[in-house]
Amino acid sequence: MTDDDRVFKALAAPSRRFLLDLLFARDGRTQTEMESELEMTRFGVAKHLKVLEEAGLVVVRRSGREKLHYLNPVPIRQIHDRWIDKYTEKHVATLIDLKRTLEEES
Amino acid sequence: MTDDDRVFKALAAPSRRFLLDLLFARDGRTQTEMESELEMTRFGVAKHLKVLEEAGLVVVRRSGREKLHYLNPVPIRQIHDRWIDKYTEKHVATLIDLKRTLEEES
DNA sequence: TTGACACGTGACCGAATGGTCACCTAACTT
DNA sequence: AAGTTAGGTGACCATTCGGTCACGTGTCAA
Repeated sequence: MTDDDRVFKALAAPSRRFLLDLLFARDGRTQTEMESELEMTRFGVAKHLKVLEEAGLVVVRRSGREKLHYLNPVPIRQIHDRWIDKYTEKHVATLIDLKRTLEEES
Repeated sequence: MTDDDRVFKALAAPSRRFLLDLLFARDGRTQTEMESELEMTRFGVAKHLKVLEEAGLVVVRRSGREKLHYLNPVPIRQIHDRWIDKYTEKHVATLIDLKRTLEEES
């Protein structure tokens, strides 16, 4: 399994994306803290966090018996750079801002 | 199935990422043209292109009996924006440039 | 109009995936 | 020391997924 395969496979599950959302909102959470946010047993959460960690999307820091989780934005940015070049980036960013503005007005 | 689920599922398969790579290198290809680049029957390629199209990652234009495929960068950018805020973006971009520079020197 | 060509559909199969559970280790608390 | 808390492991099962195949539709060229 290649590195990028691990990243994309990790992102393929809604539960794992939700975990990333949680960490994006606030970093440094423990597994137990995140368990309460998912409708799933702790085993499921543990499994998902392991997949995210092995993909490098989440990095961990041990503190006693706790394991603190942090979001790593680097792989996400690399996905972006794979299919969006510098030139296109400007146009797309503008387009999305415009779309957001229109949606807010309606 | 939600929109974003379709996008991430579409990106989860290596064959489909390869198809996006082909379209990133050069847009407007037909299905038949791309078949020769994959070690797979045309049915597989057709199926993958359909998944990419339904995810909005690829948009098509019909021309007679041919179907021309174009890469749509918008969903990719939205992935980026979901987990990378404006502030972090600068740091990450710098970090990746630095990493690339170091790898080129070695 | 006949045949070749580009593409679509639905069924099918082996492999991988999401989630659960029984059981386990390590660290903190009192 | 004993109980509690945070987390890890390997087996298991239902479902999904990647890829193939037989067959069908519409378009172009001679």
